[in-house]
Amino acid sequence: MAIGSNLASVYDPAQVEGKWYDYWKQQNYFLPSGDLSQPHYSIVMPPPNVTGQLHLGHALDNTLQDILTRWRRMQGYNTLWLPGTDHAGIATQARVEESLAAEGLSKYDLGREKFLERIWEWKRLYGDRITQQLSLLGSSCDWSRERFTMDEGCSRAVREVFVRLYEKGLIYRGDYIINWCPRCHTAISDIEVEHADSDGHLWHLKYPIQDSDEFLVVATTRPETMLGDTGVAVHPDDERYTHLVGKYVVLPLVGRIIPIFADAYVDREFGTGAVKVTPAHDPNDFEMGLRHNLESVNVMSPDARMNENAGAAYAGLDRYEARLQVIKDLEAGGYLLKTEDHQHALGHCQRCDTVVEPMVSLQWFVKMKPLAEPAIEKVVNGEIKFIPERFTRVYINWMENIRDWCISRQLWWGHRIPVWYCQDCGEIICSREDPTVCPSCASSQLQQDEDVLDTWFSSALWPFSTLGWPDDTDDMRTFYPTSVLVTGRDIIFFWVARMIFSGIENTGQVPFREVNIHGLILDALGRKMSKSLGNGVDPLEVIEKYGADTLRFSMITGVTPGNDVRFQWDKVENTRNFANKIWNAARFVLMNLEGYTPVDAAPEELPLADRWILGRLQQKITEITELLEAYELGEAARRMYDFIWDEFCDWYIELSKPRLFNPSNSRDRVVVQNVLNTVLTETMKLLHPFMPFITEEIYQYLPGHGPALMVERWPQAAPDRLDPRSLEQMQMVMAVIRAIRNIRAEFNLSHGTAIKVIMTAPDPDVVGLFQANGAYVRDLARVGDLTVVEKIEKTPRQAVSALLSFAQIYVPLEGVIDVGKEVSRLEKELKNIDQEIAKTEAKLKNEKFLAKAPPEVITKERSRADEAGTRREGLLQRLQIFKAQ
RNA sequence: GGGUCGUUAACUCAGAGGUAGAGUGCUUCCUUGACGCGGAAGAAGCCACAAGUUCGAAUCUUGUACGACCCACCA
Repeated sequence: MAIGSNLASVYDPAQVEGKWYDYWKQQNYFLPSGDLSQPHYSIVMPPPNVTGQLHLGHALDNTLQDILTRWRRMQGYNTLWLPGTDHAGIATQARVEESLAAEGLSKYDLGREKFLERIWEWKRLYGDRITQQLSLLGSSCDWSRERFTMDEGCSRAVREVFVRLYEKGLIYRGDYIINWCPRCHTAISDIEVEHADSDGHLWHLKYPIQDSDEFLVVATTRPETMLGDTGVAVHPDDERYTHLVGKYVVLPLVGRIIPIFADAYVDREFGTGAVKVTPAHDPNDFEMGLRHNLESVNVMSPDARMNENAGAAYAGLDRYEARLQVIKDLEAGGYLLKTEDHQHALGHCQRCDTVVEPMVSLQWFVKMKPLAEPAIEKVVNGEIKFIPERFTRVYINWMENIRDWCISRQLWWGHRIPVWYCQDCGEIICSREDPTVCPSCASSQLQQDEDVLDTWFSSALWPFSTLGWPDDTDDMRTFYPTSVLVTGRDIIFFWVARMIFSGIENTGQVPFREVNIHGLILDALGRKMSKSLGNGVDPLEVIEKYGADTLRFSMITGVTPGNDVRFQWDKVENTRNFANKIWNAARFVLMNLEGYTPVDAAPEELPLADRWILGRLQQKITEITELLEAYELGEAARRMYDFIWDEFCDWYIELSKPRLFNPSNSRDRVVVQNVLNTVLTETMKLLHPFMPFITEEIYQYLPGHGPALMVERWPQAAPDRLDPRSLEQMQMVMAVIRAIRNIRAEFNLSHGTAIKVIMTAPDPDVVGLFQANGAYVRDLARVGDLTVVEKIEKTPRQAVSALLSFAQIYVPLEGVIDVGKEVSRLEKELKNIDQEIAKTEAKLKNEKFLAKAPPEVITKERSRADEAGTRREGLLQRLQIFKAQ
């Protein structure tokens, strides 16, 4: 029995995928080859958060990496794709706090140590789940090197980097204005704040001038902060206010005497041109406060309630309650001049969407300017390349305007800041090892800083911390700098930028050569997928229903690099159909391989169709390889789709059938088997990075297969297998077949009727071609009697015709033909061709065109005109015949 | 206020200085020995608008409109 006949006619991924993943893993195929004579190819996986499960964005990101990894591995590179997960400080802690809350507990009930144990349990559970999901996707990453941002090695790297930067003076601690999330109870960095426009008001407040009846009117969107005002600013050139500069106002409700000063920051056009200044609760005011030595009065507590500094009347009120109360009191005191509607941007916590409160607070910072400079340079000089290139500017713009990075977080889950304070002498100790005694006073009363580091501080070290840095490991020497970083454009600032400066600063080298940025996965309506909209799609659901190959392929096909992708079930279904098509093509080949023996036929000995499909295969090998090199994965996938479905299945397999079922000689049957097998095998290789499972499954049925497709060599184009002439000739054959099929359809000639066709072609070579390959036309167009000649004395009257540029085709239809219908058909075509002739003639008469256009374009235009002329003549002749009747 | 991307067939999207492409949908036909998750044939587009560059523009340039996103301290 033939190999393929016991295979199901519908492909079932569920039966296949898990099996091969386990096999690959067990065979250690995901590990680097270790062949140091070959160039290395390495990618570190953007570590998913251990907060929950993978979404479609991860699926896309990892599919792209897996395609690149599998492709390079097949090319023979010493390939490493290193997986891992991220502890995701705020996010994970919040999730665990939620689960505690469900039990009626808070983290304080447990205490720091117990709480951390709880998170570690969570990490184990969800970390494993993520590993599982990545496996289901088919990710060929090296699990033996899997890392976690808080494992021992990564933690050591974090500590090393912190101490180094501290010692270099690039990390400092101080009271500065930061963004405070009143819900998460921690400082967050500037980029963790998301701005959203909101409708608010602009309140105009009268501040009385000290020892005067005059008022100064200020405008504010946040009246409650006036309780912390320590000055009023006006523009130095604002003549309305020059006489007031240097004087004082009496702060309403509070009674504090605060100075009026001039600062160029003030915009004269906005509001009243006078700004109330609250250094403790506004970043600009903070800056002005520094410039003018203003006092800083923090009027809020960590949960954004007013504190005692706000005065007894307000202490304990929530910031919004306080706002209402302040307005009420100001109005009562006659200080509220007017209220205007006003739209402005409000900062929200990226994690919990709470409105962020700018606050002065004692925190740790990284000094960014010295780190940013080389990080910009390496990108400008091309040592790191962004793909698509447009993201280079996004990166550089951000880096050029970067501000110091607030890295301390008031959380428990994360890397504890390696700084100790001596309780006796106040010495600050920053150390690689936990200190036991104070180096200056020998006291053992040392207390470690309570805070942990921003999660991104450890993520920033990922490309080298995972390879064993700070030790000089084999992996560091072999795989660093990594080849490419693949990630979404949403974390260019959070992560990519920080890896770049961290890599350069700590290893002296860039962390990766290329950055491949992809877009986001949107829902079918083009919206971002989000929890609040409930429009997310679980990749596992897609895998269960359609298989990982289908998910992978549908996400990347026909997608432009860097652009967003809409997720559509329609497209998934179509891709599932494609998988089924591949499956059945393979089934067909396998079912007909009986008696197969490998033959090495010389190209010139092969029939036209064989030379054609082998030539097309060579072209695909070149194209796909080039497209992969350019990160044009979507286009590469599309070309594979077209080649397999249109050319291999719809043409070559159809042409192979008679040769398999009714071979003219036994040699030809073996030849066609060989070609089918070759094309199928090579196609499976080319497709393997995109659809690893189905291709492996098919490969394992192929005669003479090796241990696994995933360790096969990537196809190399063989120029001697590319016969350009066969491509042209096949084009003609296909055109004739299509023309006859067209006639069949138009005249409702049922499939059963074998028709008679007369074909004339002025070129004897064309006649020869069709005489030699008439079988193609007979088989695919169901022609019973095919005559091919240079010329016939009298064209048949009772016949439908098709006029091609190189031939005329007549289908005699005695008695069946509807003359009126045929005449109108011909006339319609005549009209089209007249239009075409007019267009080409106009071009050819244009002297500028003849003078300036490249010769090949002119030649093409000429032959087009000639062909059109020939066709027109034929049409006229036909019309004449019918009209003479 | 800056910036990026998009605007191509009914829908979702590719493409690209030299006669407009795919998938889905639509129309007609086909139980042809891989596949109806299939095959054959078809209908369907002034490639957003305007100016410019060019022998030639859907493609390049500059504007405009609309949409999406990113950045930004106008209180």
